[in-house]
Amino acid sequence: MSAGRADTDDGASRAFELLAEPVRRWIWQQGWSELRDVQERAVPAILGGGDVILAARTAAGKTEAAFLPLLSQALPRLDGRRPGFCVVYVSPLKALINDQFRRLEGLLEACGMPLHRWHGDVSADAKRKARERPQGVVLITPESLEATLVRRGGEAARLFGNLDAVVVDELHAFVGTERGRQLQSVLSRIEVAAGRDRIDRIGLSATLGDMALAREALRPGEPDSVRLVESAEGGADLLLQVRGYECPRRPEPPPGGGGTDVAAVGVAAAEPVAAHLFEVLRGRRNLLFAGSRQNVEVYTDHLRAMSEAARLPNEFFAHHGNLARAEREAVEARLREDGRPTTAVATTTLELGIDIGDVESVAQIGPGWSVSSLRQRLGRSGRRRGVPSVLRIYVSEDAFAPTLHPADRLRLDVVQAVAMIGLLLDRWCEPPRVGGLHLSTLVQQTLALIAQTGGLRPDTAWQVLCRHGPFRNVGRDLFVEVLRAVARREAALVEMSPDGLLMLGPAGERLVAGHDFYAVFQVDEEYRVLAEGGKLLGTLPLDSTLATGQTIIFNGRRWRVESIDARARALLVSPTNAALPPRFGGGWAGVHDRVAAAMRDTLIGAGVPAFLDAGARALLEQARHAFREYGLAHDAIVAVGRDCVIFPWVGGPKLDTFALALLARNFQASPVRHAIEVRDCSAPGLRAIVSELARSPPPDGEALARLAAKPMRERYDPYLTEALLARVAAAERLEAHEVPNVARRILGRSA
DNA sequence: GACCTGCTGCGGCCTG
Repeated sequence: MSAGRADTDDGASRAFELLAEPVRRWIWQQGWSELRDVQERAVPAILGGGDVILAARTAAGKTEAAFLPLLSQALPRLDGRRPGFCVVYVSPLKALINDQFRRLEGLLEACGMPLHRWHGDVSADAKRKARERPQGVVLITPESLEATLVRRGGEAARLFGNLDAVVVDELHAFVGTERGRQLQSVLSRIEVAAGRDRIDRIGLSATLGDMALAREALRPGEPDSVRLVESAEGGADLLLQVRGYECPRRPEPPPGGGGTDVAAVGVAAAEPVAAHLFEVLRGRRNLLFAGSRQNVEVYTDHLRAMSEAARLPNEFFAHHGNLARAEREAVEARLREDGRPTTAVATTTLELGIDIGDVESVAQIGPGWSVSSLRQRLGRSGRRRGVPSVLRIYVSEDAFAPTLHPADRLRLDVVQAVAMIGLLLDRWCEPPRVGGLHLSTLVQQTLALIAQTGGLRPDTAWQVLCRHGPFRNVGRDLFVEVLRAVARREAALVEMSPDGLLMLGPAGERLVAGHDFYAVFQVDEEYRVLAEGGKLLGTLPLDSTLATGQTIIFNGRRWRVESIDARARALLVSPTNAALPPRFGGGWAGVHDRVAAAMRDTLIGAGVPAFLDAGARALLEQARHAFREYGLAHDAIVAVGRDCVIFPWVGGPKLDTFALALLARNFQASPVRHAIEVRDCSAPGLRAIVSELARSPPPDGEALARLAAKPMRERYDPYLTEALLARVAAAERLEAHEVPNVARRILGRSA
């Protein structure tokens, strides 16, 4: 079954021979006839010591691949061992810790070693017992590790001084994120506190797009020391289909406001899709990724009503982040243990490795957000040998009309789905965006380190966090600037003691004492959107790049952003007229450059993929027709009345940056899906400026960043200065150096 | 035109 097995001449597994006796006995008891591929190869790699990444598809047995050798290593030293855990396993999800606890219980028992669960839902009593007699394996979240260091910094050496290894599950979920940076820092602080040069790290993942980045994430600064065990096993056949639907145009909102009932329109558009879903999913075990919480509710309700109408027991259940934990766990348990047909209708909640067993098919509404999420979703089906993975993507576009927005006439959802599947089949997925400064998390880590140690010299803090820790792109000068910012009277997070030690200031004391200090990621931050006279229109997520002068679409109408109060988190807007028809939404996270390029190739090409149904084929044909009609192969600028739309076919950050560069030249430019809208300008005038941008040196990224709102997007950003926030934004979210190249791309098609 | 993740210590009350 397993390709690439490292068998010895007599057929016995070499890896098996390397394992300790109790571990081998446990394997026999499981009735396993052989080790899986990733296990066979992980055993010698891990027993050899050092850092290792285990990359293998979901359900390939990665957890055992890490623990069989780690426990074998720990067993002989069990007698007379000093206190301290042998292995710390870190997971991004509490639910995953609970799954792994169930899975590892028997193995640990067979080895006569304790297994501890440690997260916010575990009783304080169980955690106290684990702390008092630290032995065996502990399954923990990054936040609980942080809390242990902050509250009991003095015990770190006793708890973690004898660790053989740290296992990081779902490594990809941490790469490039604030939370990942925190975990890197916590692991490095543990090494320092334990007086250990390094403690081996084992990273587990199914979806790593770029192994060089994954290595750097596991051991910052020393990626070459991380060995890679990539499993050859897996790769079920894939049956896939993109289904296209044309839906009646959304009604225009009545003049004078009031808005449209978006949910009702959504329900109407969902009907033909729901009918097909009901037909193919009923009676089986499936996952349906609906894209948004509202869509999850709409589709679950539809499918449930259809079951009732057909006098069948309901088998469709919702699963998203706003549902109570017990409701979600009931759906997971039904998928995992219950033989009855079940479809979970979910957001991204079921993408990570929570154990729900194998499903027969995966369906998705819309093209989704990324190729890596597509790959993650696909890994949920086709796990049994000889059974293919089944994926259906449903895409709805507005019914054709000559007045449609150019972006709608280009049928971008269908085109994006086709482009993404092409990249998926090429085995590509988005690398994480790394290289961020993560100053928000640096603020939190500085406070945590002060609390853990009781105070330290600024240079020691820099050595621990930056020079030898994960904030390697923060030099001494920048660290001093951050310290000055958080020591300001209005921040008061830190202060200097008379003997030159960094101490917590009054506000810092309060923050560290708070229950919500341990998590570094931002939650539920939104702008209030205010019209003239202070009338509240609603709220808008903070993660859309907005600048004064740009146009947003809200409550079915277009608005000009008049002013932005980042600290009060408020947008002041006024109604604006537009030649372009209104479309809902405004925020657009953007795709990767390579997806945008693949979309352009799809529009230029003539081939029709076999996985398109008749509806999707028709939509692709319309899209290619519109692409030719606009002359987009030669000219990236389309004039619409008094406005223009630019299609540069670049990813989100370049699109945002280029819109800001135009805004800096007094154009009213706003990024929209895959395009930039520019109000009140002529195509020749716009072309002249783009050509100037192509000839000029790149604009200053920090100056562009200052034009955009939302500098306060991360948790500790409010304590930083405007200058530091612009530096973070320029480094993490903009690509100013690419502006001349993007301009040339636009003009290249004008030539 | 998204979505998701996480959390201590202590005082006071109740039950066996």
